[in-house]
Amino acid sequence: MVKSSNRDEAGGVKKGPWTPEEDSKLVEYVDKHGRGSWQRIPKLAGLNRCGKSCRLRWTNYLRPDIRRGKFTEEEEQLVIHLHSVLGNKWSSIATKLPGRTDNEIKNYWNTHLRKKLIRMGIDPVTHRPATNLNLLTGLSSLLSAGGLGGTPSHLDNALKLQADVAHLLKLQLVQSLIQVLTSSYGTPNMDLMNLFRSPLLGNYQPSDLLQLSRQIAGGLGGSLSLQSSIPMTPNLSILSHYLNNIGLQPTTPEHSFPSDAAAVTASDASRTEEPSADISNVSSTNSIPASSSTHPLVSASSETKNIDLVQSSDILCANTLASEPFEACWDNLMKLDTHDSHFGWKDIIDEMSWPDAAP
DNA sequence: AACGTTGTCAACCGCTGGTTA
DNA sequence: GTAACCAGCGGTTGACAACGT
Repeated sequence: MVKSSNRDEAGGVKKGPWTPEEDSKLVEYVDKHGRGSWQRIPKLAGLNRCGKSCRLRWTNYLRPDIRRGKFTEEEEQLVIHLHSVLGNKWSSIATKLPGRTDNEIKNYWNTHLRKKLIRMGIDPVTHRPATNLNLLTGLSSLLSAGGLGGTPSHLDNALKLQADVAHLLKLQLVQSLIQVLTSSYGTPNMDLMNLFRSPLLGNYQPSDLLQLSRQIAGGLGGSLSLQSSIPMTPNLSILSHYLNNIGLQPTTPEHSFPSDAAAVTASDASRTEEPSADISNVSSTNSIPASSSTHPLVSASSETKNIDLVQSSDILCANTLASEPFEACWDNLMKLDTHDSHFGWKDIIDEMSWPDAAP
């Protein structure tokens, strides 16, 4: 059902900027008769405009409840948050900002907020760290520089939160890398495995990698209430080693990992989403199947989860401040891309399956 | 002062989906 | 069931302003 939107043009309706006279005619008519049918309004109001143009002019400019002027920090924060949840659903976002039109929000996003996020190393479309390595470099330096001192404004908090999410997503990326090493196509990639066993990245053994992959997925997700929790294995030494390396040592009992060995059992195995990956030949010491799917640490797929995210911001921010070791590890990973011709991290990253974007 | 570049934002365009005849 | 009507949405454009050289 495609409609001709140029129907009115045959009648030679005026286009372009509205004059004050046209504005007053439209306002006067709507004040007197209400909105009614936009198609009939031009004729009834004595305007040589199409109904569409009248509706747009009214909703975006002449409406009495329009709020004009600079966006406040609270509004900016809200737009960023809502965009991370809703995507480019400008009209939906506008319903949460009284007095602001979808057009105005869209323009403000494209001219201000989008660029701001890019400067933060955050992909403004996905609200995740950009996989573009140049942008990641900027993000990395931003994170390691701290850049979080002073008394942050609301907007700073919003952006800081995005950066924290970026940090967590890097962790997810590392987790995904581990999964590539241990389970891609059922055959362990020994070259990559050897790389992870280098002192640079912590001398991980294949069995460690399997453990770590699960620990990161279940542990961080559970501790941050961002993902349905997966019971942890009791192998705290490995986890501790890993957490030390990435600077995410749990700091409070609330965020520590359970040591109850009973937590790791059949119920854990039953959560494995893709049990087809054959890992038995990778690990002789680990009898627990590793999840071959990527567990997103952060999901923007529902408003509820984002509320959780906001509530967890204190934890996230605290962890970010201790992220230097991880950043060093990350930088080393990225350097290897240029120094080792056998493979490219960029290629792996490109192949990585990220969780779905916001609906 | 003149010119080119970049940023901003109002308005337009093409399209979709709901409603009605 | 079908076609036309209509409101609304998101992407894009272009005029104008601001800024830099």
